[in-house]
Amino acid sequence: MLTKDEQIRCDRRAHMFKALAHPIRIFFLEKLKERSWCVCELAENAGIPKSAASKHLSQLKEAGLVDDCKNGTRVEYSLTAPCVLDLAACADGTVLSNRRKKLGI
Amino acid sequence: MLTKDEQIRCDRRAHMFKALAHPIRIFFLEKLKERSWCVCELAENAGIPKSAASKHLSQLKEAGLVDDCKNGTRVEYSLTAPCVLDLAACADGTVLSNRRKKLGI
DNA sequence: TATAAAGTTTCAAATTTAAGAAACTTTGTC
DNA sequence: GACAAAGTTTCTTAAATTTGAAACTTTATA
Repeated sequence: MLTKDEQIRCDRRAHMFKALAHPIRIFFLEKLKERSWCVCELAENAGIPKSAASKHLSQLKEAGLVDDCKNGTRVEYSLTAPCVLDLAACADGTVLSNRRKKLGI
Repeated sequence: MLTKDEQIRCDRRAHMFKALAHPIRIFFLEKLKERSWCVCELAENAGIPKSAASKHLSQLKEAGLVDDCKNGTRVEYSLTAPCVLDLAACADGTVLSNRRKKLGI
């Protein structure tokens, strides 16, 4: 059976991955790799209302993946863990090549 | 706006992270880092019914993170992308230390 | 002060996901 | 053939997510 520590660690990691489990949030993180952006810019780039963008960003913030900084009426979001995206690229590559190998492509 | 390619890439990555976004599935992947296990062993270790374990494993398989191999009445699952878990550990560490820094712990 | 811009929060509706139980397959053994 | 073990699938219910619209804050400016 799982120990208490194992359970806590699995919960924490699953929680982090849940924050990453949405295309819009992946897109935001990739944009934030370039530089900081405010909510309205990200919303426009993604083609979604700013209320939705705000909610996605607050999920990323809650997970510790981004940080925010007020600047006038704007709120600038920035990446706190760039390695997470390198992870995404690497994992994506590995998984993709596995699937291709399997499908014989 | 997002290009079609960006959209596809974001969808694919989000899909992979969705497969990782459950504590049981993280636990299974960590167990599979040791060696292959069959469904009933994983189910028992996690303390869940085998039908649930089977469903979680098929999600991991569909995402290309594990592979299966029939052996008598058993189905052995194995890890296809061990790097995903190393990266999980790394990201987890980074995010954790960010949050600690922020909370001043 | 009045107005506009940027963000957040709230609300209800729609969609997705997870869970357990039961039925069903397949494989191996008596 | 009968039976048991291991897995998968199906079904229903419960819970969590996502969505857009609208209301509401806060800050800057005419």
